[in-house]
Amino acid sequence: MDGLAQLTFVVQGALGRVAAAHEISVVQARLLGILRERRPSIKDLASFLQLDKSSVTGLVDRAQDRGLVQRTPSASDGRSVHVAITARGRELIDRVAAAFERQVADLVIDLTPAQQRRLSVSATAIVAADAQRRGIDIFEIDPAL
Amino acid sequence: MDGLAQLTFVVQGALGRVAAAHEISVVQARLLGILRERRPSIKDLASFLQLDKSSVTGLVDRAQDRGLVQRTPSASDGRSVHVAITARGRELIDRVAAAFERQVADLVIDLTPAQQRRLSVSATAIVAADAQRRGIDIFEIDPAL
DNA sequence: TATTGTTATACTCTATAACTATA
DNA sequence: TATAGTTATAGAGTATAACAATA
Repeated sequence: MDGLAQLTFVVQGALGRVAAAHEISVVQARLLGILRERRPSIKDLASFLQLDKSSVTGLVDRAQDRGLVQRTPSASDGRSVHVAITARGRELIDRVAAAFERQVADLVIDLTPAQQRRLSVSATAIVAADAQRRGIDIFEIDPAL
Repeated sequence: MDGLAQLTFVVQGALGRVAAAHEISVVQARLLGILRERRPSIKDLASFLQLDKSSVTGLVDRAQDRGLVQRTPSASDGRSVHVAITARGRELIDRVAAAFERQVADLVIDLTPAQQRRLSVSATAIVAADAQRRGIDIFEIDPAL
């Protein structure tokens, strides 16, 4: 199963090149990807990304400085903020995601369609099982959204 | 194929936790993994890791400071050095690799043995095709080794 | 002249600890 | 008291540009 580790470096490399071509980091791209459909708190993000909350503060700071995300105070908890993607952030992540799709297609081009399908299914199953195991139920969309 | 990106985050997360438990970073672990069977130059490493040579200098510096690797001058080229793993480095990467194996086994535990096998085969095929495409023929073992 | 490696510098990402404000 | 978030600080990782030594 060492091939799996190597594969993650290859895919992360592809992700890194795509992100760099759009002048963002892989982590920033991941953040924007999460925010496409959610408006999580800093704490939610820390749990989802498995990072310390102070790391998330910095991550969101830099994205906010570039106009990619916005903080809005929580209506129900005065201590909390919700992080939302901006129109500009959404436009950027859409372009990055499309470019990444093309890169991944190139990466798996030598596999048969059936192999590609099985790979996708297995990948999704592993991710879902892992999320369940660590209790990171892909958090709910904010009802206020 | 977005599942593939998610999968890389999950696997990299597992790698990160294993590495952290042994007090090294994922990149340092990757470096040591490469050096298990090779004695590359800084340039070779930069090409293999797809990093700038100055980044590799720093990477090797930190590993050397911890006694995990050693630089030795090249016999054939006065400008070049070869990076070799030390006994201590080898002992460390052996433990990390074993722990990582166990983590990956846990990750794929819900897949059938056949699915696991196909995943491994596909992963290896993608890695090999990518390496060939970018001309990174997993460089030769140093004849002087 | 070109290549190999290092150094200087700057930025991102990350964690720990201490802090503020709110619950 | 406990929790959400920020700030201060430190260290790893990365790149660019300039440099020294060798080819």
